Amino acid sequence: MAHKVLLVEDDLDLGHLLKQYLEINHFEVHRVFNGQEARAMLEQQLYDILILDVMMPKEDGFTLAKKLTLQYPNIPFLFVTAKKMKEDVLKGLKLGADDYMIKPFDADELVYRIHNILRRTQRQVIQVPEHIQIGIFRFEPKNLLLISPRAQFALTEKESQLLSYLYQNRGSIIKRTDILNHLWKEADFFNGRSMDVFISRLRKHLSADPTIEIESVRGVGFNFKC
Amino acid sequence: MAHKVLLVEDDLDLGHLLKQYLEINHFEVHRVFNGQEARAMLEQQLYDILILDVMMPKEDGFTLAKKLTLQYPNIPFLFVTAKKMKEDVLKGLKLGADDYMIKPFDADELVYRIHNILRRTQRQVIQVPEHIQIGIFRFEPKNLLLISPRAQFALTEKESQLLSYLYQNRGSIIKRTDILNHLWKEADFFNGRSMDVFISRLRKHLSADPTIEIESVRGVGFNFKC
DNA sequence: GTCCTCATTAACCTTTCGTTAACTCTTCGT
DNA sequence: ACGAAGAGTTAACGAAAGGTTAATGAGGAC
Repeated sequence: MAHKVLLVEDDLDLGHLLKQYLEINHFEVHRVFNGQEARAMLEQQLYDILILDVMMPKEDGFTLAKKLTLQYPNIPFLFVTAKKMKEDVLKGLKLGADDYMIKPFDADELVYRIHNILRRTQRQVIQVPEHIQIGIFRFEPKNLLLISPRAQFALTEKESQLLSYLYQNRGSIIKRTDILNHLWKEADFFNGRSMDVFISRLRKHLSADPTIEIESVRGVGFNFKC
Repeated sequence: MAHKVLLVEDDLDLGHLLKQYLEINHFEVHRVFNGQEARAMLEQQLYDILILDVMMPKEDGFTLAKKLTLQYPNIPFLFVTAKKMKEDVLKGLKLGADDYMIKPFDADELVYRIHNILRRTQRQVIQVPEHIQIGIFRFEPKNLLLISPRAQFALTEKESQLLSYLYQNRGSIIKRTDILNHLWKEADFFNGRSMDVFISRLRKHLSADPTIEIESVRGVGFNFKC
């Protein structure tokens, strides 16, 4: 289940952007515009983390955080600020902020920081498995799974490695020797034949989506079109 | 009692300065110069937090952190770097770094960040669950008990640790080497066989609930489905 | 000392999957 | 059009991984 984030941000654009980005990253985001609304939301349900803008018209983030932590001492929180002032950062940290982001900031960094805070805070990290969408399939390299709407295949490790490699180099010609050197460490005749068997197996797996093709380029290698 | 900090920093001046500053702020600081020394210290005693320089001659901080977190998954760590590169920061956070300081940095800020990390970490300690529901079983890690409606097994310490680890990582593939590094501290052949024996025993214990499965993934590890 | 407990090692068996083999189809140079 | 070589496909093989049970032995309790 997704982690719940309460985002307190008065800036319309940034707030919207943040919400969207966090949602892409599988967080459930509720967005409010000021401290009063934040309190109302917190009363209704539990959140996993609180993201606060420091600069807000009615009540600044610090004051709000101070009050909220009195009532909800265990909720992790993180400040976002436009000001690049040392005093502000220190003030936030002094209040016990779990972290601090200075605008303009990198959205990926924010996501990682949230994850790390939650990992420390909650016992169980429910990690969204890394996945790649290939046509109608969802490919989870770490779990060796190729999932289509109808069925689910368990790939072997080597099948998975090969599919990953093809995917990483999709859309252009991949040399046979490159695949062999990369996955077999030696590009001799027998390994080449072995690879052909794997290609054949992958093609069978992927045949459920006719838009996907592992096109072979005679004498050179393959072109993974997806 | 003072919190124990293990500082891994090869730079003589910065290392000395940091140590002094942290000691002024009532931390107990042990300072080492490379990964090997760090490992030796960690084996001897528990630390509350690890501070790592990213740039070190023999082994960089990232590689070291990756290895150490396998063996000591709960220790909070924080990177220090001179490089002001976004990639570095992201790399560190991806590894699960609790925080990141960019040189030159403010020493007060570092102290606050350490305090906040510790506050977060200790919060977690309180949350160690007394019992976990796994299918029809109630698992009490502390009491080494696995209780089903019909019977009650007394697990050994290691069985319990393994079950905890599997449970914490349930639902996706857990690498053999990760389990071994975590519970056996060494991933050699014999420990691997030993682990297989434990897996077998856990399977026998858990067989009363057919919805639970420790699926093995050849060449990779296990997937605990429950 | 003797008796337990429990992790490890050994021994034996089963299963898996990368490789090899065998046969076919396709491509391309002559 | 023919032959050779590359590639596709399927089946079979066998080494290595893993499952299971029993034996071993180290360490603690009494």
